[in-house]
Amino acid sequence: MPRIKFNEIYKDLKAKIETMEYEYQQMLPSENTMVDIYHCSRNTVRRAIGMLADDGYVQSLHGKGVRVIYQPVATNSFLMGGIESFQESARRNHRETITKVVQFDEITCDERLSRRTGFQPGDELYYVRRVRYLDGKPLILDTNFFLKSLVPGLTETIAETSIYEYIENELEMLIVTSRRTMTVEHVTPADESYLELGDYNCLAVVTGQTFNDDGIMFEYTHSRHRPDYFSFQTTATRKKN
Amino acid sequence: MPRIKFNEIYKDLKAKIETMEYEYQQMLPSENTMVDIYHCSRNTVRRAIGMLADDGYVQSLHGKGVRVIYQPVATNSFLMGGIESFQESARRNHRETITKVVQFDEITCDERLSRRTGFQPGDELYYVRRVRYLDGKPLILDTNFFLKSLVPGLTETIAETSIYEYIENELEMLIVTSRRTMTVEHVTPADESYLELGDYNCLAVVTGQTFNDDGIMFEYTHSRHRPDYFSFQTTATRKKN
DNA sequence: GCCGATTTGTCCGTATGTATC
DNA sequence: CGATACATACGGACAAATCGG
Repeated sequence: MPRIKFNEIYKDLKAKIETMEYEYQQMLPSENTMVDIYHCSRNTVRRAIGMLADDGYVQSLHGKGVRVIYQPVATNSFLMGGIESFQESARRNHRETITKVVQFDEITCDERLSRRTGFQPGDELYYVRRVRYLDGKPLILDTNFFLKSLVPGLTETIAETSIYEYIENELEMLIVTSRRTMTVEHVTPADESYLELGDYNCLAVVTGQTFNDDGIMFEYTHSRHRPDYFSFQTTATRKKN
Repeated sequence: MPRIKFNEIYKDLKAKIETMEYEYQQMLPSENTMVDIYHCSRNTVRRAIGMLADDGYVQSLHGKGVRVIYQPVATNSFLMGGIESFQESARRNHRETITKVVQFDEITCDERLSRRTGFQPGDELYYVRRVRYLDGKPLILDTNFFLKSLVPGLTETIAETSIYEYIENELEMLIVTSRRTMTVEHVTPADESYLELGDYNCLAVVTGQTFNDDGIMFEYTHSRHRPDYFSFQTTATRKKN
């Protein structure tokens, strides 16, 4: 039996919007109509619509209907946003990636690192630095801290392929929530040596915490991106006061 | 009668988390307990919890409970993120702002501008360029396009105070959805002349579309931020496949 | 390992309010 | 004014995960 109906409806509507079956500025069928179409309750339809609204795909207009506000974006640079990993983004764009591990250590969290990352002092961590290449170009200098107790058995070899795959497939731990901060910083000598920055003297820095399905923070990330291949997307919705 | 209960519960829980009444990593009371506390149905409690999860404040653990994952962030730079305006952010941080209008024109959207902004060719627009000062320092070079038909009577004087206030208070139009893209770009001569960039040769650029409560895009924004006072925050949650 | 209690996840049907047309 | 559409809220049912005995 198709449990998780709301997700099926969500995916169906999303696909229909992306393929322009429902066009920009057009109204979706009414909620009651969708109840008939998808053979479900109105609550379930509304849940799917709510998810689309969170994605910035539609907007509900009280008493009128639900309007499509999605427009495909034209971008030639590498897209970030959401909780996707580097590998996933690359695969979605059909691009080739290489990862080179430039440092792999085991460290203990101290006071200073604790304030920066949110780990507790005394936590045992893996410290990994990697350069990410897309189509042969070095684009990202990635620094990761992993909680050793939750990501046991991490090796340099794994770090060279995909740590997230290892975590989700081998350890069967789900990555759920991710908090990210974006800033622009001056280039450091390390950036210079690993990335081909041309005449840029700054780069985009994304830092963030990642939580697993137990609500435990198991990763802190610090990514330094070459400006010309960086783009970060979000959509926000106004909250009722 | 207190309609919109879910929002009251949401605000109450959020406040209790921010004041550490519910601490980091602690479990919230169970949903059924909250049903008693707030005298409402379980659905209503769940809705409030869902909003907190979207904010990255809590995480639900199937069969276990709801865990607080919120940690206060320490930042001395100017925070962006969500749908807040420059003025609102500044006020929240108790800072003084000045806005100088450097250009104010009425234009018609052409093909090229249409592709960039998402407005339709032929749309009548206001074109506004402003420099934003925080505590006397020029931080942001803001370029806005407003759909004249939806923001009638916009003047240079209004642009100097707060356009958003004008839109929401005078025109009684609500701002609902906002799509933003963050990139890093090379400095232009215009940036040099308006902002005090020191030795930065790049800056943070945020572009975005804003929709009103009718689902009509009425604004396109292009903001160029001095790197040292820029920080953009988001939180993402993994979708079920 | 099993069982029952607890807790969250999904889904339904219904009632009522409010905005639009 | 009535019909339609979305918004809020309730209560109930069952599934699935967890935990303690």
